[in-house]
Amino acid sequence: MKNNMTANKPHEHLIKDAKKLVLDYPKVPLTVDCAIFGFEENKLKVLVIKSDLEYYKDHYSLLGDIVKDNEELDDAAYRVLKERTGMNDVFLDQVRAFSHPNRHPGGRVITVAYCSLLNINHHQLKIHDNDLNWHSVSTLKDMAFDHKQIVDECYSWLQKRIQEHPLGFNLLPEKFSLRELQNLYEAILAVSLDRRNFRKKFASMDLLIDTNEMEQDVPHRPGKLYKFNFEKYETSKRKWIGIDF
Amino acid sequence: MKNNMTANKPHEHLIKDAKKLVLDYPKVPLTVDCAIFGFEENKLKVLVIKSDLEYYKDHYSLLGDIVKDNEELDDAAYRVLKERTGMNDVFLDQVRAFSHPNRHPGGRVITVAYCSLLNINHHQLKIHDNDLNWHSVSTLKDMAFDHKQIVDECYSWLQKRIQEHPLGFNLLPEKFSLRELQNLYEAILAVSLDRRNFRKKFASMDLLIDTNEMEQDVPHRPGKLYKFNFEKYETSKRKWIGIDF
DNA sequence: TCCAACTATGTAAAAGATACACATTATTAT
DNA sequence: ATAATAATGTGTATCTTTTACATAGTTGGA
Repeated sequence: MKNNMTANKPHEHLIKDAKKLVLDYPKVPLTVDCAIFGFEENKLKVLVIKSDLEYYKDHYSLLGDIVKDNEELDDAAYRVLKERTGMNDVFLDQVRAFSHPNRHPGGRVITVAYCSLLNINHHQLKIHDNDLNWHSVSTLKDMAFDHKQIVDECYSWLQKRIQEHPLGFNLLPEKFSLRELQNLYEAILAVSLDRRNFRKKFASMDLLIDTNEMEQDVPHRPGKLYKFNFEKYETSKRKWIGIDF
Repeated sequence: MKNNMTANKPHEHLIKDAKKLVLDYPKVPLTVDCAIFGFEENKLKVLVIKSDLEYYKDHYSLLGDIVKDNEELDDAAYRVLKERTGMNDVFLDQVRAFSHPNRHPGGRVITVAYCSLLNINHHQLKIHDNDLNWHSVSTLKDMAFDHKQIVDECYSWLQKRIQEHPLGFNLLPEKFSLRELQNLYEAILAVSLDRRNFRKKFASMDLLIDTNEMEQDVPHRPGKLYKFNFEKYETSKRKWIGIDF
């Protein structure tokens, strides 16, 4: 213990010096903004809300908030997601920071953008304050701040990411048909795919579990329902190529 | 003009409101840290410097600096690069922000990591203050702050990135042999590649220009020297797969 | 002139991507 | 009940890409 005492002295001293140094650093206001994507009616949508700034009256913005003292960026983003959608275990990833000095009319504010995906039907929006709603990605425009740019970059990020990682399943019900899966990929990637080759591709990955159930209440021949085999995926990360995971 | 006057009134008012709002935001010290990679002796290296914090005496850190008032993050990173290496037109890309509350002994400091690549021989280090030097990536350890983690993530980022974009040519002389190019890929990806297939791959991309020159002063049969066809690459962005660009 | 060390190239087999057609099963309208 | 509609489900031939592998040629130096 005596050792500790003598050893602590310089240590505390050094911390004090470090603190003094940091005190002189310029400081900036920091926020997180979440581009939360959902999928409905075969369209990719993003969760937007009317800006609470009078300056951007009637413009939509992303869900965001300030980063609290000593709060991790990831935690701040999860907090926003939780507060606004009530969801719990959802994918969320940092895309990048946006720092243009004039991106906020109130002065310098740096924001870190996050991207998330969730199943619209699993998360009914309870609160519709400020016109919180799912907006089709393809028809978005005139957003507050630089949020249009953020959405665009998050969307590009998503397009690339979904080809290399099994993110899409977060947007679908637990059990889904191959048609639903294909619609999702076609919507997000904005391409049309050959049905047979698409099925073959997923069959060869061998990551879908046949639930032995069929679609219900469809006005045509029902398809089989599958689940994604997350366990198998986790234990066998391979290198991806294209839609390859 | 009269219109402008009446129209400006509310506008200024709104800006004032926005400013007032931002004034209440918590503020954090913000830095950039650059993982600057180079290639020498067939090894991937990263530029490190002894930490100027007594707390981290004898630990290496990345080159970094505070972000100035109203400075863009990208600009801050370029400034660091410029100040430390004197380079001008170099690749530089944001990787991600690191925000753990205890990552800096002096208290909360958030940093945004950037990744850059440069040709060691093109940029002789003039200043060797604080033991600025190129350190082999594979033997790095015990860095200051969370810089080891940052280097690791930047390195992973680089491994992925270099397979999809022609970054590697920044690390080589303008004219290089296929062997040098292959060594580079092998070093960064930490794999060994079949020489014939590697050549075939690049031949099929048709992005290398044969300079009709040969290697000089090599103790064996000299190879042809090539240049990368940046122009052609720029005008024909295709989608990549693996080392495919 | 022989050796060491590398360059340069071709080909066959395997794997993966693409293009395309037909039979089947359910619902709905007549 | 029957037919029309709108999907599902599957197979095959072709093309492209990847992989594995072996031999001949050029240079400098001993």
